[in-house]
Amino acid sequence: MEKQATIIDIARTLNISTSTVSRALRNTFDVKAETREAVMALAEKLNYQPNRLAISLLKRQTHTIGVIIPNLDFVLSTMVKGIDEVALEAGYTVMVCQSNESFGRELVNTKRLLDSLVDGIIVSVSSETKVFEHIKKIKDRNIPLVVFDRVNKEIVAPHVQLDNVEGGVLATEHLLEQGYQKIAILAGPQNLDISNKRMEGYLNTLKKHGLRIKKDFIIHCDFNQDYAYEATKELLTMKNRPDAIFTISDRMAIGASLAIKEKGLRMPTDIGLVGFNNEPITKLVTPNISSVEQPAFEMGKITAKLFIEMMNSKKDMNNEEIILKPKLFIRESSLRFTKKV
Amino acid sequence: MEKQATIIDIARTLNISTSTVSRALRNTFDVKAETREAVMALAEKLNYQPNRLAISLLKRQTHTIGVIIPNLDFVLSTMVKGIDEVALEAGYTVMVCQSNESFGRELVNTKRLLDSLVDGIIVSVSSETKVFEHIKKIKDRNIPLVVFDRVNKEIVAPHVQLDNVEGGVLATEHLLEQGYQKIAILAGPQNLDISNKRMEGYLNTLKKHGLRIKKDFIIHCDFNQDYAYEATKELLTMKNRPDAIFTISDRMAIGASLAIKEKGLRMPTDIGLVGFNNEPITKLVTPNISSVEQPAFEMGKITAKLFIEMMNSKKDMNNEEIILKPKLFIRESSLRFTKKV
DNA sequence: TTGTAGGCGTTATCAT
DNA sequence: ATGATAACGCCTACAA
Repeated sequence: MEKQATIIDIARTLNISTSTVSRALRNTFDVKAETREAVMALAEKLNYQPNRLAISLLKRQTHTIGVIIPNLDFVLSTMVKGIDEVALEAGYTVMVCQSNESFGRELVNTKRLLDSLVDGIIVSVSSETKVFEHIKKIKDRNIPLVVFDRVNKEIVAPHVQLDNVEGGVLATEHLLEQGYQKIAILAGPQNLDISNKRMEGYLNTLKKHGLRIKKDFIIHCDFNQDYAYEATKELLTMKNRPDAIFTISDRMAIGASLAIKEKGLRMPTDIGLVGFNNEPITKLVTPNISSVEQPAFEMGKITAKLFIEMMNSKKDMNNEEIILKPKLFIRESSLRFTKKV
Repeated sequence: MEKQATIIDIARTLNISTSTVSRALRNTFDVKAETREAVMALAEKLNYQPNRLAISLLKRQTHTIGVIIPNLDFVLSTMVKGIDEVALEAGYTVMVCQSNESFGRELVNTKRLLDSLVDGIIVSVSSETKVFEHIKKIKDRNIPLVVFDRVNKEIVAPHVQLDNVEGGVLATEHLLEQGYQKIAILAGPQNLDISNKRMEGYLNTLKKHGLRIKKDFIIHCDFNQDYAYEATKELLTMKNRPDAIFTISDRMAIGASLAIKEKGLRMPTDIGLVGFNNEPITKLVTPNISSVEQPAFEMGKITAKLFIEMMNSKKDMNNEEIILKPKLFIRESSLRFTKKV
């Protein structure tokens, strides 16, 4: 309705100076009790709300954190929820920007957030992102930065991430244990650290067991159900087809699963399948899909905590690296034998 | 690194006044070409970025839109994507707050956004929200408001929503057409407009066909897979159990589907099922679940467009009401007979 | 305990 | 074509 009341209004009405009002409002010690009460009462009555812009301009901080993420899928929106929770509690407002897995959008978003004078930025890079000049710009402006989930070692900043290698190991060891010998992997985009790490776990495990690594069994494709579907169809037409597939996301696992069923193969008998993320959907499709879980909510919270610690301590934490452990959930798609204890 | 360059820095270096710099930067007509070039060059060199806080403080607008939503599920995150797209193009930044279906959180978020001096707010209420004082506060502050998706007629503001009655009709007509006679409904929370409207469509259709409405077949429960599962189990133990279930969300449909399968009943033979939202998961479970689609992305875009129109025109649009049409996708869970043309 | 004055970065108005 | 000044709303030395 009418313009918001300001400190000046209160001062004028009470015939005192704005500084006194300001002090009273903030409960400074050096203000007479009755003055303070009068100010408080009037402030209440006028529904006074401090103008954050004015304060931000003065203090040079907005109490806003920018978050850049590639999309709002199950895992990331869970992470955002975690970030939001901690940030809110610490008095920060979160500004979420989706890049839609587009490098261009990521640039725009970075610029937007920088323009908005956020106090800091938390980022998980898009699958298209191969260069990091825009991220450097954040550092150049001396704006606190934390990288999470989709990290990249070229980025000089504290990292919070999953032990993706371990995730790859868990999945692969499990498949081997179940007697699968020819394990293919649908890895994500090549430039993505999470792809490479998960694949590293896969490769390490094969090597450890003295198994030959077949180039044909390693397929890079987007985090996308359709691509995974096509890639799997391809895999299954090979003369010497894989007897198990590890996909580094559940959406890809779904695509793979569709292709497998279409081909008339049964899981886990004819072929094993393990996904990644442990999304709810893995429990709903038939057969259920085994999947490597990452503690997304926890990861969001930890990221925000680290971020806030960095804001407060002002110390260099660029070498900080928090690594969370994944956990394998075994379901029908890969369980041939009841697990030996 | 160092402090951001300001107009004052440029002015001092060039030995001209800040007003001239300001004008040059904004391409006003009344500045000498060479002055402007000098300013531009220096601005470029210093990587000058206007301080949005200062401008916002002066102009009393932040170019930020607050969006309050109950969660980030498939439908809502798609809508947010639509809002974001249009808003970005119009020069607005979007601040998304999730209430987690909690009324308390919704209050906090509203306050946060108001404090952040957003230029306007777009809201979809939580399932707990029964009173709308906080929404009125937005109006009292004279801040443009648009309500979308989960609307409520108590809120005086332009509405963008689905024709939820029609959605209920589509689902129910289809089930009847497939020969189901005893149709139950898992409706959502009672205070939610979308629940009531979808149920209204269901009721209207039954009446239209002269069918008796059984109270026992109308179940209100949260938008939640587990509740739906329990409710369905309950329904199926009735002596005269329903032969079809219409759930007003897909997550509920999933829950129902699990209960149905557990009971050893087959879809669509023994029992029919139709969900709502047309989430990807409906195509992935077995059997596929029929579902009523709402054009979520479109709805987000339209909401943002309406919002921006309102911002620009400054006219009263409180009676504006945009209603989008749903579309039924028929799948295995309810298709007994091939559809007659 | 309170007031004065200057400043945060920018724009708009009025002079020059 | 350019400059001086006030203003947006608040805070903080410093002075009283």
